[in-house]
Amino acid sequence: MKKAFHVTLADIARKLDVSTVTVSKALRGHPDISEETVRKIKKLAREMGYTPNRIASSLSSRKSNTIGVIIPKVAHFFFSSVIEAIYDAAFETGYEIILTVSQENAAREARHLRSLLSMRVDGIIVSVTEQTKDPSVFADVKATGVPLTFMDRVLDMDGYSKIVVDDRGGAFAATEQAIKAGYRRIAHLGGYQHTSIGRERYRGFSEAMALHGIPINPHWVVFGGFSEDQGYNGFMQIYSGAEKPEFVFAATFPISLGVYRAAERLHLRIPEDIDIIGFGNSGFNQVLSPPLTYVDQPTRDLGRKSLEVCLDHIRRGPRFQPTTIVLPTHLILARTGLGPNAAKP
Amino acid sequence: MKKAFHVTLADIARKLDVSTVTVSKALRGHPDISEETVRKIKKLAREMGYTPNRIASSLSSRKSNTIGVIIPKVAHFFFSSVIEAIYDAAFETGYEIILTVSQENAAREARHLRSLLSMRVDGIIVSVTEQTKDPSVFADVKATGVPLTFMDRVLDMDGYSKIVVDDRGGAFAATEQAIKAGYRRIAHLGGYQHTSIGRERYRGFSEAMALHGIPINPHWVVFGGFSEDQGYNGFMQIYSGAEKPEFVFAATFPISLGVYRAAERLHLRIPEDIDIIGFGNSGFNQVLSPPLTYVDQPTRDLGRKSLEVCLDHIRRGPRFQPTTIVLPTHLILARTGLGPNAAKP
DNA sequence: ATGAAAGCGCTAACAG
DNA sequence: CTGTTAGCGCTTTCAT
Repeated sequence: MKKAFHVTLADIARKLDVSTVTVSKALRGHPDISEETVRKIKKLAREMGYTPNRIASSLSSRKSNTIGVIIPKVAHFFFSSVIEAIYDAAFETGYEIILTVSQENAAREARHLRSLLSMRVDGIIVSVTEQTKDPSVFADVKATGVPLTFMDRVLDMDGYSKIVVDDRGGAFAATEQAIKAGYRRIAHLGGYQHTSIGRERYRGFSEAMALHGIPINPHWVVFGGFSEDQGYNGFMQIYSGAEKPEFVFAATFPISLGVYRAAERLHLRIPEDIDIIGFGNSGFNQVLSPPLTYVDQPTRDLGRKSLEVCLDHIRRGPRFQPTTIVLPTHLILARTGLGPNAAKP
Repeated sequence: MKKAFHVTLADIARKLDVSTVTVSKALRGHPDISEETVRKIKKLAREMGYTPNRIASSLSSRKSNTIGVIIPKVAHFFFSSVIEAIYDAAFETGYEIILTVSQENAAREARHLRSLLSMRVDGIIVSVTEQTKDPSVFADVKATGVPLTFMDRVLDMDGYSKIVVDDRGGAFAATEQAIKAGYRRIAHLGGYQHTSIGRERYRGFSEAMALHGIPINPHWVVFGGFSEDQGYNGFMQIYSGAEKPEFVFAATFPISLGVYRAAERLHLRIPEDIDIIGFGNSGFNQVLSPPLTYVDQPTRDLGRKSLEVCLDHIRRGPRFQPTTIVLPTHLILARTGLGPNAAKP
C-alpha cells in the first residue's frame, strides 16, 4: 500500500457501470436517483470503505462547511467552556470548527485570520486578544465577504455582529454589592482599557461608585491585563501604597486568583483583611479558600449564540443584518458573610 | 459585490501577462522563477489582496497540512492544557489543527474520525473516550494509511504510536506516600477498567498496597468514571458502608473535586476525617481548601510530543516505526502535614 | 526561466 | 431517472 489510499466516486461508478454523477447524487440523497440504485450504490460505498473527499467537494461547491474560530487562550475555564459550547452546537449542525489560538498575541491573531481565509471557512468567530487595537486586519476580511462575528472581546466595527455578556451590568452589581455590604475603601484590578471588556467592566465599577457617592481613589485602580500574574502584580502595587483598600473588584477570574496568591504572600486574610469579588467562574470558585463571590457569565450561551448568529449570517448572505446581543450576567454569592460588618463582628 | 470574492492566481497572471504556473511558483518560492518576476508577482499579489486557496492547493497536492485531533473534553484543565500545547507546536510548524470533541461519547468519536478522514487530514491524534472499547473504528483508519497517534488514553493497537504519562508510577507514588504517612484504611476512586489510564492507575495503587502488605478492601474501591459527579457518587457509596476509610486516592482531578464536595456534604474535614491525594493538576490545586496533594502530569509535553511524533509519522510515511513514549509524573505535596499523625497530633 | 497540458475528486447545469 | 459537459483553483510533469 502506498502513501494514503482513498476510494473515489469514480471507483464506485466503474464497478456499478453508472456515472460518477449518479453516485454523487445517490450518496447525497439527491431525489433524482431511484431507490433501487441508491441502495446499490450506498451498499457498495460502504463495502468499499468510501470516504467522501471534502476537499474536492468544497472546491467544487464553493463552500467548506467549516467555521473558523480565533480565541486568545484555551487553557482557561472561560474560553474552554465557550469553545465546548461552540463545538456542541457545530456538531449538531454538521459544521466543522477550525479553531486557532492567538495566545493574546495580535500578530499571531492576524496570521490565523489569513490562514482561516485561506482555508475558505464559511464564517469566522473571533474574540480578540488583549493587545488588539488595529481593526484594519478585520477590515480586510470585509473585502472577501466572509461573515465575521465578534464574541465577548469585541471591536467596534459595523457590518459585523457582536455577542457579548453584560459586562457593565455585572461589574455594577458586584461593586454595588460591596458598597451595600459596607465597604468604602474599594479597589479595582481591571483589564486594559482598549479592550471592550476592560472598558465596560471599569465603567460598571465607576458608575456604581458614582451612584453611591464614593470617590474613586486613583491609586486603587490598576489596568494591568487579565492574567493571574498581572492580578498578583496589580494587587501588590496597590497594597504597597500608604493607603490600603479593604475590598477589590477583580475584572477576571485569573486576576482574582492573583489576588488570592498575593494575599497569601502578604499574610492577609480574606475576607477579614481584604475582601474580593471576581468576574467569571472557574468551575471551583466554591471550593476556593475562601469561596469566591463572582459575576457569572453564561459561557455556553455565548458559544451557542455566536455560532448561531454566524450561521445565520452565512445563510442570509448580504441580506443579513448584523446584530449585537448582550447576554445577562448574574452575581453569585459564595458566602453569606460578605462585608466589613460580617467579617469583623 | 457577490457572495464571497477571492483573487486567484489567474487574476494575477492575467494582469502581468504570465502564466498561472509562473505565479504559483513565484509565490511558493520555487527556484525556477527569476528574482525580478518574483518580486513583481509578490508585489501585485499583495496589492490585489491575494489569499491562496488552500482547498484547491490541497486537492492538487494531495496534502492538507492539517492534523486532526479528537479529545473527550475541552473544558477541563488537563485537556485544555494539552490542546494549547498542541496548538503552539502546530503553529510553529505551519500545520493547522482540526480539533473535534467527542464529549466522552464513543459514537460521536467514531463520527469525528470519519469526518477527519473526509477532510483528508495528514495525521490524527486521539485520546479515546471513557466508553471506547471497540478498536475496529480505528482499524479502519489503517486501511487509509493515515498516520494516527494515541495520546494519554490509548488503545492497544500496533501500527500506531502511543504518548502517555507514567500513570502506574504516579499512582504508585501517591499510594505509597499515603502509606508512609501512616494511613492503612485506604480507598481508591478509579476510572473504568477498560480504559488504559483507569487500569494503569489502579495497577499502581494495588502494587503499592501489595508491596507494603496492606490488603485492599474491595468495598473501598470504586471504578465509576472520571467525572466530578462520578467522584462524588463513588465517595458517597464508599462512605455509606459500615467501615470508613481514612484516605482516598482519586484517579483524576474532577474525581478529587467530587470528593471535596462529598466531604463537605457529609461534614467531614479534610484531612482530619478523610485525607486525599489526586491525579492531575487544575491550575489551582494550591488554592483549594485545603490545598490538594496530587500527581502532576506533564500536559504540555504530552501535547508537544504527540504532535511531534505524529508529524514524524507523516514525514517518514510507511518507513515510520511506531513508538510508545511514557512521560514521567511527579508527586506534588501541597502541605506538609499529610498523614494521620500530622492530622491528629 | 517560463508555460502548456493534464489532472486532483467532486458538483452544477443542462440534456436526453 | 441518468449521463455529459465543464469547471472549482491549484500543482505537477514535461516541453520549450
